[in-house]
Amino acid sequence: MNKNQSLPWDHPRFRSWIAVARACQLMQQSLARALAHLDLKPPHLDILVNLFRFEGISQQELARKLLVGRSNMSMLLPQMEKRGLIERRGDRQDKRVLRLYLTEEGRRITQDAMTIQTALIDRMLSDAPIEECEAIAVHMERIVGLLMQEEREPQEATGDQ
Amino acid sequence: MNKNQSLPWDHPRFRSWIAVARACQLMQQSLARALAHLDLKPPHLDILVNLFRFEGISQQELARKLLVGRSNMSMLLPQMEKRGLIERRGDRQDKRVLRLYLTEEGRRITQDAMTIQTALIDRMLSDAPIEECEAIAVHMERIVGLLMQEEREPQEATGDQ
DNA sequence: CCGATAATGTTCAACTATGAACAATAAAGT
DNA sequence: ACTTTATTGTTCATAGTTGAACATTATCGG
Repeated sequence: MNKNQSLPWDHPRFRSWIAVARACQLMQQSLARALAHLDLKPPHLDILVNLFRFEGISQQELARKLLVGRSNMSMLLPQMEKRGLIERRGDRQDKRVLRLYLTEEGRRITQDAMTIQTALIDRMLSDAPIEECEAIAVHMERIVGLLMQEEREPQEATGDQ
Repeated sequence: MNKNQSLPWDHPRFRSWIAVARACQLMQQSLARALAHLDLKPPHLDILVNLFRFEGISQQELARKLLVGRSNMSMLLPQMEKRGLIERRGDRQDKRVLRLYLTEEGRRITQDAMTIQTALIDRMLSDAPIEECEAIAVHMERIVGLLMQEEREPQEATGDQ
């Protein structure tokens, strides 16, 4: 059970993932600073980007895409609506759902923010060849797929005794 | 300033990074579930792993390694000490610092938890060849280096007007 | 030696995110 | 038609994280 001798840091995949996690954490912090002058935080940007891409989505669908609880959306979205970045219109087919749209102001700010985010990412990955980036993307998307599938099925296959 | 036509999702590095961020988020959640039966959460594990590796470190050094504020350590560490996982002894050369050590119990739990974490990482990266993992690690560690350096120097080079 | 500056750890108020409980609506089963 | 079950969004209590202010101790400059 405990392979006492082989410490994790000698394990290439472990080291690799720790580096990934640390890079993510720092990118988040750096993005937060870069976005501060727009009075946006990373969660807001995530919302805006998804609305930019998938206009008319519902709050629930948005929460699923962002991997957060829907109560989170219920907190953030009304405040972004008051700020004039987004608009929430009730679906008339299904009176439960609220469909989300960017305002013109929201679209402008989103583009500014995406420019900043893209510049940051670009700068950080500048020495990674495109094909290597794509390879990384493939691995990560596979992980996302696996974990989202496991989330639905309660069977854990790890060392869970 | 706004290259309006090229949307970010056509940008390979952007797509790549989004995938990395999502994978990280899901890994965190999955790790939290896998660790639940030890009554540990990812932040606790991060602390334990670092103490396992760097015994006798101070709270401040630990906070730096974990990329969190030291107030965070001041919240978590006393509670872990009460639980008997760690021990805090004052440095007698410098009466300000508290040096951190694992107890025997803490060491055992840490090993159990690391086994779980390693298994999860391994399973997720199972189809990534070792050399590819190492390549990823190199990129990510470079990013960490760049961002930690920028954190110290207030000069931002991005689209920050 | 002494005053200024810096570093460590703690406390506290503010903010964020979460899951459970709930009301309203829809869909399914009978 | 009607009861049951599921889904959407909201509210609320809880927990986690942060930065600022603070006390204590070190370090540096004179």
